[in-house]
Amino acid sequence: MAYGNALSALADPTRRRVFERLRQGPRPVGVIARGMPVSRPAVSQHLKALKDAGLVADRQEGTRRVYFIDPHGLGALRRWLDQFWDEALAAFQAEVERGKSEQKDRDR
Amino acid sequence: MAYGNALSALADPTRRRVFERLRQGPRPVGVIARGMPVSRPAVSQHLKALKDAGLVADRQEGTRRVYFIDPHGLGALRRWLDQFWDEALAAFQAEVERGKSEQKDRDR
DNA sequence: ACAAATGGTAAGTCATCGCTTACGGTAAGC
DNA sequence: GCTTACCGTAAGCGATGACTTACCATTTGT
Repeated sequence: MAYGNALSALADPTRRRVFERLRQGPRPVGVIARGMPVSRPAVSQHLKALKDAGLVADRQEGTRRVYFIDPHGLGALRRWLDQFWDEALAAFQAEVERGKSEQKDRDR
Repeated sequence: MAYGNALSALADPTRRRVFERLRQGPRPVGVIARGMPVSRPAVSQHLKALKDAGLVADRQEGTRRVYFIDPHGLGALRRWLDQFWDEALAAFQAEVERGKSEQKDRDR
């Protein structure tokens, strides 16, 4: 249930914004925090949560710490979602058909 | 940002369990609640949250209310994730290459 | 008409979580 | 070596959220 951690990590809007910031490439903490509505320590805490969920990884670079997206967490989430998707779509189609036949029943 | 609602809705483990229960097909509230570690009103509240996120829909059937998975919410989430995935993977590969060249630097 | 079944909603409680300020620790520059 | 830059962590606070019990509305069956 690795996807569970990823889901709860991405649930928070600010944390998601931190995560989406890394889409443009690796960034040190200070740069990520700049332009954010919260303080730098808050961003650090978000990055820790994202890292625990396997969504980001980091490397040391002198005095700064560069974060980047780790596909492991996203991959687990994607697999779960894809697996879900087919069943969900089929079940929904069946539900739509059920609705149509009920409509016909009213016409009789 | 419809995917945001879906993410926060699926973040809670109990709510996710409710959602995954509907994978096997449409179910009335009472049936969903049976075997759950929480009370029936709690399940009702979870279903409301899932509905607001576009993840489930419901139909009236006599005195009971049958819930089933609505692909709208999952679809939005999937699109966002797929879009993210390609960029993330490419960026990570670049990061791996960067690490390798650094390893070479140490060999020199 | 009345009783039973089903489930949505209100109010209140308790834990969790996101944020801030304050502090400590490490690496680079003079 | 001393200062400066950068960042993680601790402590404390306020808000959000998940749960329970109690209650009410609607539909079915007798």
